[in-house]
Amino acid sequence: MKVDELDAKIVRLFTEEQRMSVLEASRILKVARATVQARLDRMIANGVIARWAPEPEPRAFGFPVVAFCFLTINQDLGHDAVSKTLAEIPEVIEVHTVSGDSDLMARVAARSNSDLQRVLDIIMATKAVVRSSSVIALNTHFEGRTLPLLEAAARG
Amino acid sequence: MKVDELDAKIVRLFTEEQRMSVLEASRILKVARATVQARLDRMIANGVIARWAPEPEPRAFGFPVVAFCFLTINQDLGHDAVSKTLAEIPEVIEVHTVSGDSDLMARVAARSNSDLQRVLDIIMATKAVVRSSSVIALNTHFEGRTLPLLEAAARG
DNA sequence: TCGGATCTGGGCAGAATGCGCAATGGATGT
DNA sequence: ACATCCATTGCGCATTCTGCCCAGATCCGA
Repeated sequence: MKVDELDAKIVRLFTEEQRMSVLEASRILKVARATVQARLDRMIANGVIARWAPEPEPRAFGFPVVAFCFLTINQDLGHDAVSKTLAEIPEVIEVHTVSGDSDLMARVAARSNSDLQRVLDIIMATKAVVRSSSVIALNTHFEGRTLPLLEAAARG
Repeated sequence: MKVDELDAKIVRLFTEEQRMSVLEASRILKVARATVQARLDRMIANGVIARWAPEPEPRAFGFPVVAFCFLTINQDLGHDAVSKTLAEIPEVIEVHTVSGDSDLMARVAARSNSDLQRVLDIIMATKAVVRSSSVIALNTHFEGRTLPLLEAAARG
């Protein structure tokens, strides 16, 4: 979908002030309330705004460790079947099929480094994965920073 | 912070129905409105709810390609300085310091595979990075699935 | 130049919010 | 047993926002 600068400004407003109302946004941007409504509806309908929900942060409730695990899967099962199996483990936050030496990459949260071992054991115990190799995130500089990209897309 | 099952149910409600109001949530959960308010305020104050904002999805506005880039940084600069430099590139969505052979891992969005090359060139041109190696996400099975983990934390 | 899409400003009923309050209940420490 | 603290409850009230409708103005692409 094509987005323009007004779209980006709307998203920025609602991102920076979570208590922003549509009416208040329309006042700030000096457009009609119906316009803000319509833009939001359109962006949600087209998936430009994928979700708009409270985001639990594992670091804040006992899971300070994040690791990226590269998995080689059991070839008897497909990627989809394996990802479905992994989806049953709550510590698995994210799964992609990737290019390169491995088949899948998973983002995993854990209570500690030794707890990460426990989660990896659970993953291996499913028999869906035959090999894994992990990289631990020692420090997260930033995440989910999609707003600048939206603004870049809006400019041209 | 400690979360209980009511906290998790509240987050789940607001995640599944974006038009959920605090009043409606209190009716569904059969608790007082003030309780839902207080729980939300507490979770936001403690960072359990890290953000509550419209999430732009790069795939929906012209950036269907996602790659994870492992970067070796110029040792004259620190990790923080390099991540700040990377933060000026809108296509860089996420940056972590990681264990293993590389120094940083970055999530990068791009318009196409050849556009990814352009972004990588921009990254290298900063002179903050001396080597990079990328893994392309061919298929994203799921992302940002933190709710099951919150519920697990609430149970135990 | 025409037609469709978008933006505008307005109104209106219903709903939700922000705020304050006193009473209740449960857990804890002495 | 008792006092204390804190979360929860139910209530009311003024203010604000939403959802929905409309007619007219305006913009943009075919």
